[in-house]
Amino acid sequence: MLTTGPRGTKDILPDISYSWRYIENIIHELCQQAAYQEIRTPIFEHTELFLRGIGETTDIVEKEMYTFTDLGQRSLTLRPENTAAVVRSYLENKLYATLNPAKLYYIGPMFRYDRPQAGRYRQFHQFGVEAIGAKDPSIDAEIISLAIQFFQRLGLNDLTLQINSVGCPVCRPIYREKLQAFFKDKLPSLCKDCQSRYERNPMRLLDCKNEKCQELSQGAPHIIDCLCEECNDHFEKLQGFFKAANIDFIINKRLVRGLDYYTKTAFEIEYKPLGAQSAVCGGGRYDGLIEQCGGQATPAIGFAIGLERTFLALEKQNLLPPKDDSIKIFIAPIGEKAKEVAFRLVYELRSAHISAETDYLDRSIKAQMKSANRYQAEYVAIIGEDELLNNQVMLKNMKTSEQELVSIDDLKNKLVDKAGEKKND
RNA sequence: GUGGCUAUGGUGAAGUGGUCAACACGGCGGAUUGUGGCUCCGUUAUUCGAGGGUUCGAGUCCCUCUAGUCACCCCA
Repeated sequence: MLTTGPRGTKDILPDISYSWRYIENIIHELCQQAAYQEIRTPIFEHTELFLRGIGETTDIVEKEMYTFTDLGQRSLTLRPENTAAVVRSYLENKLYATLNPAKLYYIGPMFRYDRPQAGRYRQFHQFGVEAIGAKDPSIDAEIISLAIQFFQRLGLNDLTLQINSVGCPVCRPIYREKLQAFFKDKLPSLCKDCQSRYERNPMRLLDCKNEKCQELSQGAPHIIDCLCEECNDHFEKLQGFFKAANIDFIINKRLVRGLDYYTKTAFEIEYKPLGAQSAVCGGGRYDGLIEQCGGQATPAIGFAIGLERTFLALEKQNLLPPKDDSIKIFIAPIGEKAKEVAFRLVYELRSAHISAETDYLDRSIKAQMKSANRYQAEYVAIIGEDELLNNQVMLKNMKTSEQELVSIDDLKNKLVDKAGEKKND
């Protein structure tokens, strides 16, 4: 127990943490270029926020939240997603006063009590983007294109963009009734899950993977054919933007989202080779959420990308950049006295922003050379008795094996010069 | 939450109930005096996910638990 992390969590070890930085850098750069600003909210919030924001009957809220009571008897919850929290912050800090639309993004851990499986963890990371304050389909198009550009920059191909519209408070209730009417007499033949969906969220009946249900749902009305004029117009215009920019998409009439707050545009980006957990990005418009959270009615849209899943896809396609830990110089002291000099040198070199490492295990010179090699050090500076006496080091170029005696005081400059010489070549 | 499969050292793994738990990689040490990458040599699991049981004897059979994995579900 003491030596095992909690179920569904994963350590990000040194052999992979550099790739996280790689992805994070791409995110920051992309968002900056698209005029999105980073927001960092707490990883826990009042439970109430998620109950109201995500929807009390959603799976996430019903059985996947890490909820606890703090010492002040507050019910808090580790965020299972971040849209509700961003909206909360938007309202609390009155961001509408300075940013309009507020274009925000975040990267961070989310928590859901789910059965772990490939691409599904209890603590996982999302990169998400939210644009609050604009209702025009052009911002829908921008948001979605941003997700696509993110994957493009990583070099990922074979992704499919699926879009749909889930309607609004005007057209959805009407559609819902139609749908229930359609399934009414089929109800006893549906699977158990679908029977409960019938009342709670009939739209989900359409994306059940059960064969029988699929069969029975043939011919069911699709929301997309029942949209009100406004929603229909929105959806048409969105497609127009994609066509104008040559962005491929598929209309998936059965696509619905699992969180209650979605309206109009819903979309998903899928990377099929991932298996059961193939959705790498999901998002949509949530025009009702801000009001639901106590603000003025404000339109908004956003998405979240699962970073662990993105990693799986990158690994599958061999797109992770090679790791580079190489250091400039390894200082190899021989003997106690030399260790002090080595320490001083390492300290000074690092102060000059030169990467330097030394030995801490009193290893033989031979072993130190080996370890310098493993660090892919460009140089090794050996400090033995003779060098010590003359205030010098034996500087060895690990590539050419050339050696020369260099005064300790000149070492720093020497390394800088050498870097310069290289550039001139 | 449900079902299937799996579980041996730092890693990849062999091991059909019975001598010291193969082998490979990695790590460490060495191949004469203070020098790496190649090669060679030595060394590296009182122990087989945890706990019970069957047996004269279990890594090998049974049960429980835990974890991983795949599918359902859900979603990113």
